[in-house]
Amino acid sequence: MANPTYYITTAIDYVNGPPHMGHAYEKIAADAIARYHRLRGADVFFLTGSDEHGVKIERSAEAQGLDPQTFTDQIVDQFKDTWAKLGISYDRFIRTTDADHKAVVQGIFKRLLDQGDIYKAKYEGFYCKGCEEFKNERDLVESCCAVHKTPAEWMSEENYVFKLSEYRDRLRAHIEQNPGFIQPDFRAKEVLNLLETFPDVSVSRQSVKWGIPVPGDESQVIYVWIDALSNYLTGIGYPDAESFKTYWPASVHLIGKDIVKFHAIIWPAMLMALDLPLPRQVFGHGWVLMGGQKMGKSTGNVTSPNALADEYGADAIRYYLLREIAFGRDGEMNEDAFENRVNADLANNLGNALNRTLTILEKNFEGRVSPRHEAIEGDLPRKVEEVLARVEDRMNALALDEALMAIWELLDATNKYIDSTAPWALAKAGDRENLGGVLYAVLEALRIASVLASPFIPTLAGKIWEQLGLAAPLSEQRWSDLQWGKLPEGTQTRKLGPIYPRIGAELAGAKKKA
RNA sequence: CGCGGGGUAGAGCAGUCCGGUAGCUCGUCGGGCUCAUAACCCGAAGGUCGCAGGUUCAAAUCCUGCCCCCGCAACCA
Repeated sequence: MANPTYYITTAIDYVNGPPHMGHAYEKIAADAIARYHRLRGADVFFLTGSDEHGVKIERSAEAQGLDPQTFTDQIVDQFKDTWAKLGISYDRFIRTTDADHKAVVQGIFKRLLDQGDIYKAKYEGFYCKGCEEFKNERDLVESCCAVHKTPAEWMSEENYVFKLSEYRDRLRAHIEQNPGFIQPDFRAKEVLNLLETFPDVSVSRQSVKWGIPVPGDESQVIYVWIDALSNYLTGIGYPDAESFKTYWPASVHLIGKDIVKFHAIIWPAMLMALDLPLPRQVFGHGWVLMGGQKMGKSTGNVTSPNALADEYGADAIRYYLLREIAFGRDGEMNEDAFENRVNADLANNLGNALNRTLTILEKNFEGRVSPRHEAIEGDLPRKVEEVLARVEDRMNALALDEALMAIWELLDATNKYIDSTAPWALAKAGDRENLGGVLYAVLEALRIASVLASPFIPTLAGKIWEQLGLAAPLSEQRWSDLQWGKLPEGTQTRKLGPIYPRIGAELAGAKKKA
């Protein structure tokens, strides 16, 4: 029996500038989810990438005297560097300029056109010659373009239009019958409202050159809907590759709340037109707000995820964002909260628990794990079971913050256990059997906690793993390895010092200035 | 009445669907321990749950009205 598959996608980022915290947040969340499902033993495919066409990139490139492809190549490199630094374990980085994607997009366009799902119609609106694009009325200031201060003209052009209205009834029924389809659930209400008046959408542009040409009509390029959304199909080999059959439909499209409506309305309608099953879930996460406050100590450049990772490490950022922000809602990122959270949870509760235990083990048993001694384990094993169940439940709901809370409850319980059994007193009393048993229990709890936490903080989990001295690689751990008592006695631990130093701890030494 | 989210201790949030001692994290204060990264453990202070009505034996929780903040409204994670 094959492993279950899990196909997760992020939005593809519009690469007209370097990656920011918002981009990073989404990738980090998707990565944690992907890693969790690998831990569960699923066959996971994790897709991310870049959206590269359209006038804005055309213009940004021109401003730098570059052709669009060279320009996006450069930006894409920055994204990839940042993802590497943050430990984003994607299986493919798709670019809308990739050759296979262009072929897929044109194929889809042609099929919808041939089927009559795409028709030609006049597109009318206010047009700014400076911007070379149509404007919404709200973008106009006294009927002038806000950017160019010149009057916008009423213009019309012939466009290809997707007959979305054709699928409205089926889509409404699908949303109503599948409560999990749009998450968080309160967003479904908004989508259902929007759906009633959602118009057919224009899927081509005459005024834009940087894009995939409409097949059979070189005067127009294919607009973002078909160009960008279909990346989810190209990414796994649509239409013919075996991998497409394996992974489609997607388990979840993880996207920002602003584009939920496109993923919950236009995209499913397109899939219906293509006679493909719909993704199981569209999850719209919230924003990372900076509240006007810059993260950095001096300049604002530390707000870049790249610089932050350099200063504090990828795991601190990953942990903060995933733990502090209720997944699905907006959240705040500021320096004080960041330091507090990271120090309290990563340095103190997690790192210190390991450190203090290895010290005692080293002093009394040369760092070698003693035999398990059930009589003194108290309710730690039961706590582990409870936490495992909670993590599973919370991860199924994509409540990443709550899954982390559950894991940290295990660490709290572990610290309390150390305190109540007072191993330092057992050592003094020469009670080696109980001392060894206590240390076994603590290290076993930490082994399990580190595996559970590894999807969220892979680097730190790896450091714990290394110090525990376990032979089997962390990356090969599976859910079934999380049973209490699997820590082999006699394991030789390696005390290598704190896995995460407190932020600001060396402030007195002025080392922190850099 | 465009749609939606939010207004709960100093800060950030949970609880609101399925009314019944208002909970968590950080911070503050006091104590303990000494294995540990000024860490860990125990305890305390601190809230008229946006405002005003209503239903009820009982409302943060249900109903009505109002106020404030924030998103969205054809491409901004």
